[in-house]
Amino acid sequence: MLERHFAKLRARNVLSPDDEQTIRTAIGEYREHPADHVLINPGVELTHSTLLLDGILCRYRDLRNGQRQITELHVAGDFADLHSFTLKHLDHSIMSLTPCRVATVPHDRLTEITRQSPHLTRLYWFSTNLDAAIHREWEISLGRRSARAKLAALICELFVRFEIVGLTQGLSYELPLTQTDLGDCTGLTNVHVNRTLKELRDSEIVIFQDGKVTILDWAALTHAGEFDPAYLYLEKRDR
Amino acid sequence: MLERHFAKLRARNVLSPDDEQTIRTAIGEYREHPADHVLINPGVELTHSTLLLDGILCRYRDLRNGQRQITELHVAGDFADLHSFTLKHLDHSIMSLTPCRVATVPHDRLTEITRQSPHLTRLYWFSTNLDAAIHREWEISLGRRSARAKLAALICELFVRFEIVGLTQGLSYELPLTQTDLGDCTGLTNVHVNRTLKELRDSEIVIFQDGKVTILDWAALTHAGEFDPAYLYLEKRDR
DNA sequence: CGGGAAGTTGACACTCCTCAATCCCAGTGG
DNA sequence: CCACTGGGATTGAGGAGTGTCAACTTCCCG
Repeated sequence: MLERHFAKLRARNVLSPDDEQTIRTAIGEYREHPADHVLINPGVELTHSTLLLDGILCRYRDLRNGQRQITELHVAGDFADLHSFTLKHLDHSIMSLTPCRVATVPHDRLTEITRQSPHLTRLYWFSTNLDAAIHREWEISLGRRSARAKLAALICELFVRFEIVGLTQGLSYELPLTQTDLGDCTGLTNVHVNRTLKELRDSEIVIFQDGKVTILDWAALTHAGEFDPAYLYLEKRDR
Repeated sequence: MLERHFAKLRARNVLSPDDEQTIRTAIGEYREHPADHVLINPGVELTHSTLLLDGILCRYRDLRNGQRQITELHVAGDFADLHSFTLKHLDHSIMSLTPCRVATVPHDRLTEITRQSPHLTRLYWFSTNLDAAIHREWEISLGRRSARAKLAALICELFVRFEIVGLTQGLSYELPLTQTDLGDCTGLTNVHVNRTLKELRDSEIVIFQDGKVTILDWAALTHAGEFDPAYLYLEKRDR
């Protein structure tokens, strides 16, 4: 069950059997959620964090005029709200975009980890810093990139993140999101996402269809999105 | 020297005299930098973090076409790159926008803190999570807000952050940035920043002039920027 | 006195949004 | 078996917001 989480950690950190065991015992319970289900609301006091085992979650906020901005997507193996451990409540919502399986981790046990395991503490600290790095990359997309580059960059990022946890098949992966979801990630309207995806498809760079991404030309895609995976910190080392 | 840093921490955490003493002894050396000086380049291995004592720093990245996106501004009392402790190198640059005084904190001593002081560890972990919350808020601005709302939100955020460390005078504060800098924060051009600031000035909401912000109508400003300080986590509690 | 950086303003272009119609397809119920 | 429904995708036409380019001003500083 936790294999994808371990895979994610191992891609960046040295993970000892002891660490793994500590993580296993930190798990509270397992839960399932349907698609489009709000797991966490802003401002609500939280006593556990949520580890995503399968499916796609997102962090988002709704605006006054009804618009929505997704600030991060979560794939299997990610903690969706490890930051709630120190924040105690969130400034955004978390919802499922597909059916999801999750595990909960009580904050008490995380506190225990900060007392007993400095190494694992730094490793989870790193993990929240990685979320921040993803936020920064999205700021760059949102602030300065064209619609085409925004979508290309997003598709590249997700390819790499899915690959780490073994969820790619060759140059393609399942991405059962709507075009509106993609627009909420990139600050675009669903209409413009549609046009831009068509353009990427017509240029034979990438196809997004039937909830599946198929990359036809990785070099062209990374170039279009000005994608450099450095911000994903894919170096396995002691943290 | 560290008073502003302590003020920032105390606004959100319970800080014991012991904690303060530990922080004091963690400081390496003090340095000064002129304006427009790059302190940290992406990819360079880092062995210490930088605590800003005075001035304004920013995290930013340059794009292929020469554009720049600033992903966060740092005010006195902030760690500019506490995240480099677990990341080891950064995915972005850090530069001074004004002359700055900083203190360095060797990563060795932070490692020591994770071994000896679980409480202080959580507190600094919180601090990087706060940076991430600011990143999220900027994503929302960059993705979904109008030029007017973006600038209003930024001005609100900085007012609150400066106030915490005692750098406001009534409803105004020093902000010696150029309109191009503000554009790099908000994803706008300097020309459009200029027009939008004029509009905010003409509506008698806020004046940005001669490196100084003067808020004329706080209610109108927060409304224009859809500003809710929840993401700044201004509750003093045990973390 | 000259030069450069920052601010200001105008004219025009372009990206992306808005609104609206149509299509497609899976699920549902008669 | 098939009409009906609803969500998502697609396409077109026109408009709004922001960018681009360029000129000019102001001010500081050497």
